[in-house]
Amino acid sequence: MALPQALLASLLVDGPCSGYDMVKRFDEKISCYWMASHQQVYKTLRELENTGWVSSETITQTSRPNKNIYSITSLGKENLAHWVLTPSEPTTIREDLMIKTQVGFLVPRPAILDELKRRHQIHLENLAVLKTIEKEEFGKIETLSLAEKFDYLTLRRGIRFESDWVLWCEEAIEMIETHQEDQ
Amino acid sequence: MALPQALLASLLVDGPCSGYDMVKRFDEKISCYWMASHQQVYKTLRELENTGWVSSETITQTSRPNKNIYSITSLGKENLAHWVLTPSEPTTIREDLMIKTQVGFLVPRPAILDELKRRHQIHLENLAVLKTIEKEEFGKIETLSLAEKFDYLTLRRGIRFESDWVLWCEEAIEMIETHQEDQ
DNA sequence: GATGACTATGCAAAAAAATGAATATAAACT
DNA sequence: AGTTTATATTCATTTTTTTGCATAGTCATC
Repeated sequence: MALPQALLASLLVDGPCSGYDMVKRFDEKISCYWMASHQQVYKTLRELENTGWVSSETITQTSRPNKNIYSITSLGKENLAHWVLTPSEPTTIREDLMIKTQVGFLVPRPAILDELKRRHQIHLENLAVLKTIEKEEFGKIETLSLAEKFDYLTLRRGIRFESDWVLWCEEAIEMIETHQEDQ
Repeated sequence: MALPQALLASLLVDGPCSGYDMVKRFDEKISCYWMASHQQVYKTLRELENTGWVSSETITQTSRPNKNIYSITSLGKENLAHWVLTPSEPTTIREDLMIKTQVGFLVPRPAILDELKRRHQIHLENLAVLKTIEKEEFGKIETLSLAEKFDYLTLRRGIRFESDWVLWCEEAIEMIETHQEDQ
């Protein structure tokens, strides 16, 4: 698994941060291609520090709990660059909704249609958030640096992913709604 | 996780089968929305039998190892129908390639382009397989029964997923290849 | 003045998944 | 004659992920 590399990549691209900030980065940006709970994030940051791929500095705070700011080290950067050169297989997909669709005939049509419509709505909302980021942060694509283009491409993956879900939901709803029994 | 339900769904839609057959079903058909190793499949089938959601019959063979044919029970079918009615959240995505894309600037451009082209090829091949199934097994959509339409929709999800990957790879390759430094 | 949301991190147990190995026979290639 | 491919299943270990719990202060809302 590549959670350590996901953390290293974020520290490199978006700069040093605390575990708490990293969790927020995952929620806001990284989640469109990698998901992790706060327990995983904190634990992995500590492990990365033990291996010397990140370093940390404790910020003493009075009105808030102290925080540890993590930074990628040159060793961590080397390791990340090396890892990038290894080939990746496509991710394993595990999608509950498809199993439900597979046996959708077991339940009344309105029930499965409601679920499809709910998912349609979720993906529409996710898409809207990503498109806002696209507009605000990546206005003129031609003017982006190479590093920014790589960053943009990960956002594009998220946008495509959510768009694709929206379109599939629409196709599914249409097909199930218009089905005439006994033809 | 929904592996037990994935197995129940397959036994219901495609009929009773052995663990070995189930693994093949996963490879050929189910993998476009759920992936499982043969160890997981065999283990889960045994557990499902213990809970009474599937039953098994041992077929004694001489020229081959004996096999256990599993069938969904009425209890299993009831449970599956009940589970279909619970809401599903979108799956968690964990895509190595996106992390690599995020920090693609760390390695020479040809290296990351090769990886993107390799992935492009993989998804083109996956797509071709799914499109063949679509043509051969779901010719005239209007004539399908409701159950067949649900089945078809899961295939459509796979086709969309792979198509989307192909298109993203093309967008990424184009963007990285045409990038001019220092503009 | 209570309730909930935000900042900030951690532990522990359970569940799920991945990894690696093992058995045994037969047919089909090379 | 030897290797690979296919049939058919199981066990054990490790890694990864999820779930639940815990602490503790501040700020804003009701």
